[in-house]
Parts: sequence; C-alpha cells; structure tokens
Amino acid sequence: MPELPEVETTRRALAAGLEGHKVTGVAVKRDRMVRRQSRPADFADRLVGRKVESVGRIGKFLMTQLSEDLIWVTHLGMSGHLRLVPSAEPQEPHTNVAVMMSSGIDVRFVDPRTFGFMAVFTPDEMESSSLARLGPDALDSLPPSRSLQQRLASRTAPIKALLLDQSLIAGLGNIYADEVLYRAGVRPDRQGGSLDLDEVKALRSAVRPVLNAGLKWGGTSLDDLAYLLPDGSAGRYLDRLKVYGRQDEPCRRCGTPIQRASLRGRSTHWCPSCQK
DNA sequence: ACCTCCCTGGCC
DNA sequence: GGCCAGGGAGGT
Repeated sequence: MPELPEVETTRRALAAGLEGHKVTGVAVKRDRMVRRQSRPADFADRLVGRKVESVGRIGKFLMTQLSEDLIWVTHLGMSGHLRLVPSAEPQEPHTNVAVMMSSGIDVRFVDPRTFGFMAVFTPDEMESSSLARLGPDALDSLPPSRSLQQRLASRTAPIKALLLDQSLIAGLGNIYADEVLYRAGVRPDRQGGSLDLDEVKALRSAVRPVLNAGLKWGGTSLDDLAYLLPDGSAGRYLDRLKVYGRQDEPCRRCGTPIQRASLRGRSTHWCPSCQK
C-alpha cells in the first residue's frame, strides 16, 4: 500500500521518465479522482502544454513542478498506483486518469477504490491547501529527538496514532508505523506523552532504516497487488516485514507470536515480548 | 481531539 | 450477501 517508500519509488520513476517532457493531453475517466480543484476543468486546462521540470515529494504526496509555476499534486490513496506506458497500450481496468506526454508515454493513474486524487495548484492554492500543514518528511527532514519529544509530551493518544498523524511527521502509514514501533521496541498503545527521551530516540532512529529497507525492495505490494511500481512490477518488501500482517506467526527475533488488534480502527501488529 | 465517511475487490 | 481494508477531510 502506498506509504513513503512506495511513493518515493514512484517519484524516482516519474522523475526519470517525465522530466523535460510536455503534457500533450489529459483524459479524466472518473471525475471523482480530480479533487480539491476549485474548478474541475482547471486540472486538464493547466496540465496541457506545461513542461515537467522536476518531481518532488512530501510524505505521501507527489508534487510535480510544472512550467509557469504550477504544481501537479498526486496522492495514491490506499489502492492507487501510477503506470508509465506507451500511449498505444490498452488501458488496464480502473485507469481513472491518463496524462499523455510529448515523449509518447502516458502516465496512467490506476486506483480501484478511488481514495487517491490528482490536482494542479497555483502557489497560492498550494499555500492555502491542507498540504501546507504537512509535517516534516519522515525520510528527508526528520526532526531531532528533543523536538519530537516536546511535540509528544502533552499527548495522550497512542503513539501509533501519532505516527500516523501527517502533521507531526509526514510519510508513515499503517504498515511502516507498525514496523517502526517494532524496531524501536515500543508498544503501539503507549500514550505519546509516556515515552521517555531514550524511547523517543529509539523511535526516531528506527524511522530511517525501516523506510530505507522498504525503499530498497521497491516498497510493499500486498497480495491484492493494488500497489505496483510504474513499470508494473510488484514491490518485494512484504516478505521482509517484521510485524505487519504476521499475526500469530513467530517474532523473527524472539519467537513469541505476533499480536494483532484494532487500534483507533486501524489493524495494529506488535511483539508482546520485544516491545515495551 | 475525536468520529464518520468515502469506495470496491476479495474473502468468509 | 455482508464485511473488511484504510488516508485524509470534514464535522462536532
């Protein structure tokens, strides 16, 4: 499912495939996929004729810088992925948006559950959108432990829920939040404010290795194959996850069965022996 | 700071 | 035939 490693993997492929090319056409097959756009028609109007200058990312949001200061924003939701394919190729099911490039390549936005979206913003619109409230990126600008501890100090919500809060740190989703907590040895149901400085340090220093491991394997494609890389291949991190999806299986470190429970409506996995 | 809703393939 | 997965926005 698309979290930071999956979005970053997608970003790298887009950067390699799109930079320097112009948009020649746009087909929105499902109106719902274009959201947060004050006038829906702006989406295609603003894309066509623009050149892709660079492809960036904050958390799980792809931000493609276009000519004339426009920003093409993409969020993959929970079942979305982008494909880069020659224009002539037939569209696979659930292709909700197709963006045609001057290179003859299409960007196809495939998303069965349609939780993802695309929009093209001006700098002003970007400033007033919810994206302006995104926290620091979990991979590129993780705050120091002391400032993290300060942000957590007054919080009574479970630390897992706080890791999922994109205004605190941007990029972690349900899978990698569980993996980070496992690596840090912290139980997901601990109140945020109950973590001492050593625990916050452990948590902080777990973030980068977990995300980099996911990235190394092209991210996590679950059995439903909803998330795929832009070339259509599957991410191969699933088999290397330590806790997510491993309920009742032995902890890779101590053999204790991995627990699963619902926390704030999100499935949560942890080792009751390794995590305190 | 919490709860509800959106959506659909896949599985029981 | 019904339920589950879940990120983020909106409302209370």
